[in-house]
Amino acid sequence: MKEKELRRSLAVLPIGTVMKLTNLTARQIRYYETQELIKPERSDGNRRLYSLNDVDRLLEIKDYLDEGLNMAGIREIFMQKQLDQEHRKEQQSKTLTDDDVREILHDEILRAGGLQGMSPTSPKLR
DNA sequence: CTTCTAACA
DNA sequence: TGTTAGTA
Repeated sequence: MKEKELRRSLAVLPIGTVMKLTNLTARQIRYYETQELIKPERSDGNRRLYSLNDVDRLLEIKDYLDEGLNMAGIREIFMQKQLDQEHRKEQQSKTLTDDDVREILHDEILRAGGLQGMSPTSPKLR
């Protein structure tokens, strides 16, 4: 699930391809960049290189524009989305995973069994 | 031929 | 946003 996100963020598409994929003009794509809505990679002789994520981002921008939002508004939405996912990752790092719970439960059972002696034929608890 | 920056009859 | 000029 990490390999896929890596490919998705690989910047390899020239602006011409992005134009066809998004139906946006080069002018618009470059303009949105000046508005901090996208940050294309730069390579070769200063040519812009976009990733599939950038394409999705541009598609979202087009939708928000249709909904009447301006560049600043869209930028705020992206920033908010960024904060949301950062918050989620932080929570996930502090939340007990299923494996953690299983391990804790296992230790508790060993302790109880150690005091009283468990039958070797007791059903496997994992 | 494609892309880039800058500028506007 | 479109378009065009002069480059790289």
